[in-house]
Amino acid sequence: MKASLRDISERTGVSITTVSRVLNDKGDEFRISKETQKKIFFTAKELNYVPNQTGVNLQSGKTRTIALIVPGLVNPFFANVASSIATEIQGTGYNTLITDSNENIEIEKDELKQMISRNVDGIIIASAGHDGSHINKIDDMGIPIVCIDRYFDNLQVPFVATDNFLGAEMATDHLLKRGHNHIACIQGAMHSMPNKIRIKGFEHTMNRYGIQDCTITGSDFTVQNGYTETLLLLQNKPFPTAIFTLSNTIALGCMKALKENNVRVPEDVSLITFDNHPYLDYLSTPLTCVAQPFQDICRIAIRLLFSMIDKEDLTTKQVLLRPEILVRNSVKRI
Amino acid sequence: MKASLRDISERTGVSITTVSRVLNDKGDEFRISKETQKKIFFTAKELNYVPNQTGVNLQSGKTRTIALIVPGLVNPFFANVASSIATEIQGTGYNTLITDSNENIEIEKDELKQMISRNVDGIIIASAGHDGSHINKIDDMGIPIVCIDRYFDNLQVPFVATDNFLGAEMATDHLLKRGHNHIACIQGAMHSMPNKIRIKGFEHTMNRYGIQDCTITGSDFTVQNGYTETLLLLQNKPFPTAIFTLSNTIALGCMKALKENNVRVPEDVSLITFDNHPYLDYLSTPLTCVAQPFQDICRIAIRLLFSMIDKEDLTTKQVLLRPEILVRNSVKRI
DNA sequence: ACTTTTCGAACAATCGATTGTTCAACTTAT
DNA sequence: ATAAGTTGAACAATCGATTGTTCGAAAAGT
Repeated sequence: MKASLRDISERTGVSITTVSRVLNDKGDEFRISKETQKKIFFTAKELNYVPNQTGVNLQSGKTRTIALIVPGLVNPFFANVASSIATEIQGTGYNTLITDSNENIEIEKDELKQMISRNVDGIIIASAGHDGSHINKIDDMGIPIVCIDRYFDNLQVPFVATDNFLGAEMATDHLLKRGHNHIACIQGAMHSMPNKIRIKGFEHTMNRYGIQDCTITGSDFTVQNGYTETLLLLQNKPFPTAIFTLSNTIALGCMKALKENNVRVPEDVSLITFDNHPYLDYLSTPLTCVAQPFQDICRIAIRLLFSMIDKEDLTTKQVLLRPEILVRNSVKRI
Repeated sequence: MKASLRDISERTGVSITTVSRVLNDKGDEFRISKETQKKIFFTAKELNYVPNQTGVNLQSGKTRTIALIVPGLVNPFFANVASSIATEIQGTGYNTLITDSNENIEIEKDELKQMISRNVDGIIIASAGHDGSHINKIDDMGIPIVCIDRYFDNLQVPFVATDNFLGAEMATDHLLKRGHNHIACIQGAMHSMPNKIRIKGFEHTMNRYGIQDCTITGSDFTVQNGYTETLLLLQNKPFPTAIFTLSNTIALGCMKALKENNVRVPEDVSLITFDNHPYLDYLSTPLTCVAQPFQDICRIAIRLLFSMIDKEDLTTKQVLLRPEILVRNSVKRI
C-alpha cells in the first residue's frame, strides 16, 4: 500500500541509498546524475511516496514530537492551553501529542511512560501529582520536560506558571478595598501548587487587613465542587458578603447554586474568580476575574523546551507570569 | 540514557532474543530458565527499561496511535470533541495525536501527510476542505479514516455528524412558532457541509411557513464574523425580530455587537444558536440553543474507526445524530 | 600506453525490537 | 555405548531510512 524507498529502488533499478539521497536533496552532493534524479523523483511521486517516520526515528533517535499532558481538557483553561500549544508548535516542524490524565496520577505516570516509549523529543506537563519526583526522574533520563501551571517544591525541571500569589492578592485586595471582610474562598485541589499559593496569597492579604480567620472550603477544580460548597456556604449564618472561587469551573458551579437559591450577584453576594473566559462578559452579572496569561505561559514553556532540546543552557528556569484583573460587575462596594 | 534490549543483554550476558522473549512474557513458552528470567526482569527494572516503540512500530507496522485533526481548538465545540476523543481513546491502549488545521486546507493536507508518515493506525478528521478527494486518497492507501462534523458529497469514507437539517429545522420552527417571521441567519463557512445543510434546513422551514426570502449573511465560524454581521444587520430597517446563529462562536460575536448597541435579548431581538455551552445558562439572557451530541459523535466515530482498524465490515457508514433543542429565555413570543 | 582523477552509484552497518530457525549440551532411552 | 529427546538459548533476517566507505568505469593527465 504505502511505498517505501525499496519500492522506488526496485522500480528505478537504482539502490536504496541513491534513492534516499536524491529524495533528501543530496543528489548533487553525491553526484547522482540529473537523469537518475529525475527518474527517482518521478517514481516517488507516482507511487505517492511518503517517508516512514518510524524508520527515520529509529535512525535519528528523534521523533519531532512534543507531548502535552494536561489534567483535564474539559477545563476550559487547559483546553485553551492545549489549543495554544498545538497552534504554537505548528509550523516548527514538530507535532503535538496531547493526552489527558483526568487528574489521576496513575494515568499520568502511565502516559509519561508511553511518551518515553514513543521517544518524544520533549514533554510539557501540567501534572496532577502531589510531588515532582516522577518528573525529576524523566529529567534524569535526559528527556527535556517542562512543567506548566502545576509545579512542586524541589522540582529540578523548569516551570512556567501564573504568579498565583499575586493573582490571589489582587483578587482579595479588590474585595477588601470594596468593603468586604467576610469572604469565603472556594478552593480546588488542595495539594496542587497553584491552589496552595493562591490560598497563601488570600490569607496573607486578609491578614494584612487585620482579618485572621478566613473561610476556606472546597477540594477540587470541578463544577460539582463549586456547586456543593456554595450550597453548604448558603447554610451559614451570616452568609459571606463575597466569594472568591479559585477556578472558572468552581465559579460555574457556584453560580449554579446561587441561581437556584435566588441569591443575586452582586446585590446579595459579590463574586470574583480565577480564570477568564469569553462568556464572562455576557453573564447576567459580568464576572470580575483574575485572568491567567495562558498564551504567554505556553509560548514561554515551548521556548524553554526547545532550548532544552537544543541543549542550550537555561538562564531562567522558573518563570512566574503576572496575571491581570479584569474588573466587571460582580463585586459590589459595601 | 535510555536502556535498550541490548543493554540488558550485555548486563545479563544473554542474547537480545532471550531478553525480548522474557520481557514479553514468553519466557516459559521458549523454555527460558526461571533463573535467567529473574535476572532479566531484575536488570530491566534496574536500568529503568522502557521498550522503544519506534523499534516495535517498525517491526509491527503499528503505532497504536489515533490522529485527530480539527479545524480549530479555539472553538469550544472542537475543544469538546478533542477532549471527548482523547478521553474515550484513553485506556484502549492507543494514544491520541491531536492537531489543529486552523481552517486551512493546506495545513490540513500537510498534517494528513505527517500522520501517514507517522504510521498512525487511524485518523479522525473534521476537515476544513471544500471536498473530500484528499480524504478518499487516504482511504485508497488503506489507512482507516473517518470524518466527523464536516463531510462531503462523494465521500467514500464513513462519517458521523449531527443531523444539521433537523437541527436547523428545530431552531427555525421554534422561532416561527413564536411569531417570528423576519429572521436573520448568520452562517459560518459557506462551503462546509454542516453550514450548507443548516441553511437548507433553515430555508426549507421558512418556505414551509410561506416565507420565501430569507436573510442569510456571514462567512465563517468566528466570533469576529458574528460581530461584524450583527453590526451590519443593525443598520437594516426593519431590523429582524430574531437572529439564528449557526455556531457558538458566531453567537458570542453577535451578543457582543448587540450589547454594545444596547439591543436587548429577547426584548428587542430574539436569539437562538447552534451549539450548547455550560455558560449559556448564566448569560444575562440564558440562550436557547440547538445542542449537538458531540459525545455520541466521538464515541461512534471511534467505534467505526476501530472497526476499520480491525478490518471488520461496516454495515452503516453514514451516521447522522439527532440534536436537541435546549429552550432557555432568549426567544420572545410575539 | 599507463596512471591518476572524477563520476556515478552500490555495499554494508546501524538504530531497537521481533521471530522463525538452528544449535550446542545435557538427559534419557535402547 | 550410542542414538534419540529435551533444555536453554543463540543466530540471523526483517522492518525503513541514513550514512561512511568502497568500488568499478570513464575521463583526464603524463
